[in-house]
Order: sequence, then structure tokens, then C-alpha cells
Amino acid sequence: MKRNSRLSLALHTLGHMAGDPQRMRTSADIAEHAGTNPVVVRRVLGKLREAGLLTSEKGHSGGWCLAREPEQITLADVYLALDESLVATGGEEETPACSVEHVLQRKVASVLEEIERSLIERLAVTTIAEVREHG
Amino acid sequence: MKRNSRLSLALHTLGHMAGDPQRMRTSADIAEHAGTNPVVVRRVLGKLREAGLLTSEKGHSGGWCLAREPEQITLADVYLALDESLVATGGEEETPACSVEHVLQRKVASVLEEIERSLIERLAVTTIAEVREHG
DNA sequence: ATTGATGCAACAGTGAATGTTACATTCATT
DNA sequence: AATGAATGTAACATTCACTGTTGCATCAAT
Repeated sequence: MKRNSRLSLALHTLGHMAGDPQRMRTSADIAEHAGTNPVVVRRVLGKLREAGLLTSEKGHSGGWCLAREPEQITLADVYLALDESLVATGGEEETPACSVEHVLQRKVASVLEEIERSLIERLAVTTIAEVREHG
Repeated sequence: MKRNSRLSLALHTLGHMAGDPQRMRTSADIAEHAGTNPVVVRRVLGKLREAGLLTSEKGHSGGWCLAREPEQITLADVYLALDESLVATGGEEETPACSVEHVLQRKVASVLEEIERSLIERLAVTTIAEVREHG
């Protein structure tokens, strides 16, 4: 897989699920379609389940299914469920003794926070149901 | 050092240079202050020189100096000089056969491009001269 | 009971970024 | 001219997060 694979995998999978919401899919099926490993799929989809976007069933004839209607799941929901920022925060670096560094961190951090909010707003406009039609 | 260290190192160094623009600094001095290696400093500052933000002089009593006045260098200039996107683009992935994946990539990519532009606009508002006063 | 699925822990493999070493080059100083 | 101090750059080592993999416990339908 490639970079930012978690978000790609999640969106890709939900996009397909949106086309046939009743069907239950196994992590093996999903992994094969996505060209990755079933355990990786479970890791990523597990996050989405924690966020209430998916349900999973154990045991024979188990698998994964949407927890809501496709029109009720936005790209922002998925993004937030994975709690990974596309906007690199620079990490929670320890407060530096150097005043220049300190001022910089505050300035840059405030810009990035605004950008992050803006990103989420834009992602919230699109649902996974819209991913199937009009490219 | 940490993540996104190139941008941090660049901004930090320029911030200090803005406080005494005439003074010439060696990569060894800068590295010591930043807690890193002189070669790393040269790598990063070299990018800034290519972008016309800094000048460097070889030989005895050489070193690094601002190429413009501090008020003429914005955070966006530095960001662009390093041509690294804080907004992860997801890379130039090969066009997928799967239509869902294709639609997703286009949608997400267009959002990220907007966000990237917005980020640069906001960074362009602050100059490295402003980093020294009013935290 | 058996089969086929998730859940999870532990470890291996990968790749990008940083750190390091070494050396050629350049230029002021002596 | 010789020296010393700096950049420029290539090559290699190290680090670190992420992905991939294996193994096994657990759970539920058959």
C-alpha cells in the first residue's frame, strides 16, 4: 500500500459498501479487493466501528456492514474516526526555551488549526453515497 | 530532531537571522543552537538559498545571511522553498481501475488542493520579522 | 464438533527522513 | 604559497512510524 493508506482504504471500502448496504463483507474479501492484508483491514475498520460508522459480527457468516445509511456518513466522519490529521501538526513538541521558537510554534500552530477546521468543513459536505455517481 | 523538522529548522533559523540581519552565521553555529547537525542545516538552508531567501559564502569567514530584508520574507516563502506539503497529498497514485476509488481520489484531491492554497495564503500574511515581537 | 469469521498481540519488513562521516572545493588569512 | 575555516555533496548509518505477517484465542452458525 501507499501513503495515507488508512484513509484511502476506509473511504474506498465505505464507498463500495454504500452501493449495497445490506451485504455483509469479510475482511478477507475487502483485503483482496483493496490489495492488502485482512488484519490491516480489521485494524482500520475497527476504528470506524468505534466511531459508530460500521458494525462487525464475529463467528461463522460474520463480517462488516454499515451502521448507518450511506447518506448519513460524510467524508469528515471517516476522517475524524481515524483521528489522523492530513494537516501535519508538527507534534506536541515540548515548549522550547528559545523565544523565537516559541513564537513560531504558536503562530504556525494557530494557522494549522484553522486549516484543519476548514478541511473538516469541506469534507463534511460530501457523503459516501455521493462517491458512486457523477465523478 | 522531530517530525516536520525541516520547516521548523528553517523558520527558527530565519527568525533569529531577522533579529540581526547583517551577522553571518556558520552552519556549525546554527546546528548547535538548533540541536542538530551542520550537514542537515546546509541541506535545509540550501533549499532556501535556491529560492533566493538566503545567501551563502564559501571559504574562510564564510557562512549564511539573509538575501532580503526580514520584512520581505513570509512564512509562505519558506514553506514553498522547501516544497514540502504539510497537507499530505496522498501522492501521485496510479489511476485505479476501480471507479469508486477513482471518484474518491478526485474528490479528496480537489479538497486538499483548496486547503493547500488556503494554507499558503494564511502563511503569506506573516513575515519572519514579526516572529520576534508580540507572541 | 467443525468451520469460518473477528479480535488482538507480537514481530518482521519497508521506506522516508534524519544523522553521520568523509572528502573535495573555495577563499580569507598568514 | 601554505594554512585554516567554511560550504557542497556523496555515501552510508540510524531512527521511526507504518504496513504487513503470523499465530492464536474467541465467538457463532452449521
